[in-house]
Amino acid sequence: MNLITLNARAGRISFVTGPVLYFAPDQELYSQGGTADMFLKLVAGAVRTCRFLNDGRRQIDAFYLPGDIFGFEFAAEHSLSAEAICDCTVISYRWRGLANARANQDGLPERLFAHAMRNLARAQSHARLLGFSSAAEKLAAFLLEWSEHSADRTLITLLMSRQDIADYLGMTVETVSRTLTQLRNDGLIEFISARQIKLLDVAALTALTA
Amino acid sequence: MNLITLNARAGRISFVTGPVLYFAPDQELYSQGGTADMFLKLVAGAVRTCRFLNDGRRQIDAFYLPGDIFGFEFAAEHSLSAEAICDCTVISYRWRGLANARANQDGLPERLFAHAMRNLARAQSHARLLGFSSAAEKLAAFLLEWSEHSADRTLITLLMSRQDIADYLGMTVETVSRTLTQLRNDGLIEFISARQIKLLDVAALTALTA
DNA sequence: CGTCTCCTTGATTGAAATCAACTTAGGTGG
DNA sequence: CCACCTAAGTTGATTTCAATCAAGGAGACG
Repeated sequence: MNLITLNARAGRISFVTGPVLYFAPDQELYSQGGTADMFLKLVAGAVRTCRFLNDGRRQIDAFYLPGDIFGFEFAAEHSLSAEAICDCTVISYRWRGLANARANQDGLPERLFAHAMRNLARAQSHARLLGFSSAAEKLAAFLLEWSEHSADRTLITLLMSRQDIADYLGMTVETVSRTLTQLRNDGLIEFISARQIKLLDVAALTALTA
Repeated sequence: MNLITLNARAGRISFVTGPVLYFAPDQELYSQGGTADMFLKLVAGAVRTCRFLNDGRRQIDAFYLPGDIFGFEFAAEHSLSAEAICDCTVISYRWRGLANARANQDGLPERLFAHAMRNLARAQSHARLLGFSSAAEKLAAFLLEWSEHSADRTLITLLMSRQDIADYLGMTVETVSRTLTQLRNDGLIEFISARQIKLLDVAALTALTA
């Protein structure tokens, strides 16, 4: 039984690559421990990958945006769960190991390799962020990371909740909220709304991230 | 000017793969920002990769043991420095991009891909560890991670200093020391010497890592 | 208009950082 | 071989920052 198909709200076979799937907010795309025989490419929406600790805590490993590939594993099982942050459209790819992927000469292996290297850099960057000692440093790094994905580098739209941010940064919602308020009071950022943040002093934010 | 050659204590051309290089403890194999036109495979010894923050703090990204490949980057520059923990022997490989690597059919691309995936898993595991809230959880996870590399899974030899451990776990030396003492007092571990630790209660340690 | 969820703020507690001293182990040279 | 010296590790006292416990707003949606 295929978890991806199981959880899909609607699915059809794409004539090129694989079934296109749709997910509603907070719906699980695949789960930690599930068979990793497929990987996904996000077409529209936003996705978070996370793990759940046995005491109920949640860690968010990464956020994905359109164009990103995720759920690709060497192991037989997914090491993380993937959840839709908002309405999502994804393309699924069947996966039977590297040898198989190399057999067809459509350039997929190169893209997968590039994907692996990009995700490696991403994971290292995340580890760097988590290694920061103070909440302000972590949040500054997080905001700058997300400004990279915005058309206007100084006006960012957070697609995720404060809880998601907290679980990504390894801290509590309260500290996220307090620290953002702090950064606002210090004149480094400005709230357009709770999820729309204007970066007023990128240099100062960058300085915080050492 | 090649950083690797520059820093090598002694070097000769290996008839198969590339120059073999030797490094003394704390010697730099390559540095953050240096040209990433080579990557290395550790033959003997132990290596740490790290970054330095502008206020002098150090973060350790990973430890490498014989057989491991490191310093392989998609970017033009090394994002981390590599330093020898003890006397090291490494084999260097020239690197001019993926296309070039694929051209020769010696199976290197597959190994590099596997390497990328393995390092990705490693980095995710590190992020998971750094996401833990308490010092005891982090240290338990660290000890278990290292027990994987020991012949006897319950007797581990730490090749690195307490400071190295602290910088890997994102905490201070004092807290590392105190927490290890705590784990010893709780009967989870036993000190043979400062760097030789016997795991007495693997189940309890595992429970700590959720 | 009310309700629910998300976000923010406040008061207090607790764990790790910091500052500081002491101990141990390893290495060197007399 | 021993004594010293240094680096590494441990332990103690205090401070600081984030977690926790608790409550108060604000926006979204029916």
